[in-house]
Amino acid sequence: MTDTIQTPDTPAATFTDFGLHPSILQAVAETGYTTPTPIQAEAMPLVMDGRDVMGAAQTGTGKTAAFTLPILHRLMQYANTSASPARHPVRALILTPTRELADQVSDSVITYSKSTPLRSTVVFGGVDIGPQREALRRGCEVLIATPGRLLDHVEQKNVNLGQVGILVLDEADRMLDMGFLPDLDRIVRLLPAKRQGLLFSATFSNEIRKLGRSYLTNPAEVEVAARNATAENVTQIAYPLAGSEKRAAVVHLVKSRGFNQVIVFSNTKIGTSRLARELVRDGVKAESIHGDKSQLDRMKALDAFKAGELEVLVATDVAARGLDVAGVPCVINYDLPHSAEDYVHRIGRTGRAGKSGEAIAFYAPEEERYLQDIEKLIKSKIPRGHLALPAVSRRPAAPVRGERRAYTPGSAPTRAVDDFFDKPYVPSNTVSSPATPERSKPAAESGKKSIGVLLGGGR
DNA sequence: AAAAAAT
Repeated sequence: MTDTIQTPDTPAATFTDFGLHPSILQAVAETGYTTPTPIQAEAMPLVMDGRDVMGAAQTGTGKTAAFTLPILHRLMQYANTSASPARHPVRALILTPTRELADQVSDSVITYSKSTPLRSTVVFGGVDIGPQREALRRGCEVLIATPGRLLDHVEQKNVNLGQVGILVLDEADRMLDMGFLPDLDRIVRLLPAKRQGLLFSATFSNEIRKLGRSYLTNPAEVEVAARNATAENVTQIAYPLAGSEKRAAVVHLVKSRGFNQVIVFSNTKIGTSRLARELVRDGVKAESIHGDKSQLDRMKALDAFKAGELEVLVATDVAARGLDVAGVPCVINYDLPHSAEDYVHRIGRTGRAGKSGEAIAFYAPEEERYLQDIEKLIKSKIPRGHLALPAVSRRPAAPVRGERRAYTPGSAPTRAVDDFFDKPYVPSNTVSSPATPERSKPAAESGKKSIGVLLGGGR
């Protein structure tokens, strides 16, 4: 980590150059940020001019501030300090795909609007609707929401969207993935036709362009060099590991590398819960976050992680996009995501704000194909490594109380595992010279042999 | 393939 920042040959603008309203500029100054990121430098003047914008940018590129700051600036034209809700109609509506993201955008809006009379409210599902209803009835200029709960409020007539002059669709590609299109259509029909529209997405797919055509008017396109999300400050590596070794590998990495805050991505909600539970039993401070947990538990886990009370946050892809936790030094893909784009989003949780980060992937030999898909997308090779695990931690976990252990035939570890590590086959009941299985041969070597997966690829 | 989101 160096103190010097590599500057491109563009002149280093500062936030004072944008002509932001003084109250907003003051809040920016208090955050300590002075130099806008590329997406901010490009998008902010356009938004301040009232243009519609399609932006391609990962979160962590400063995207949230890139739309929040100019929106607040524009709203200051209407600002008043009256207590009447009628005097605080919703002027800007920001939609996000997940609840956590809505909460996070809300935090940002609160931060940047604190020296202004502008009010903001955030609404999303999974929590008591009452306080949200009260807040909406008190009035707010900026509303951040997930689509479902917003429509709920609309039906209950808690909010009127008839004066929304600015609409933001954040992580629009994700919203489409999640089937929000019908909800979005319903919401947009409630808005005035004359409005400013901003749409942010990781990529400009055909579907996104179509969405842009139907919701935006003559949008300017802002594409921040996709940074491949594999920013130079994120080191990537992939370790071939058998499923039975992955948990020990997490423990080993956390303990030996001294990572204080690691996000571990698993592909399933059940696997996520179980892994967190087992890690705790292994002496790792861990919690899980996924969509089957109550919103309260999700928020608790995230808050504990942000507060540094957890070493590991085990997560499904609910946390893959947009979540901004400062200073996460390492992301582990416990399972490889089956979509290469998800990989990019997941590892984007580390190496943020110019800090360095590590992205570690575990993979089984038959998953080599996914790794290659990812490499194709990010246009670079992910080095394969070999992780030497301390022999002792390879023992299977003792059963967690009240939980049935998966059935494992007592005397026969699966042959595939042993093949993979190029070891002689040793039934586990005869095992164990105490001076245990030093794996002399890098696992990656044997991984190379699985040519079958190469042939099997391609759709 | 699985995840997320109103109840």
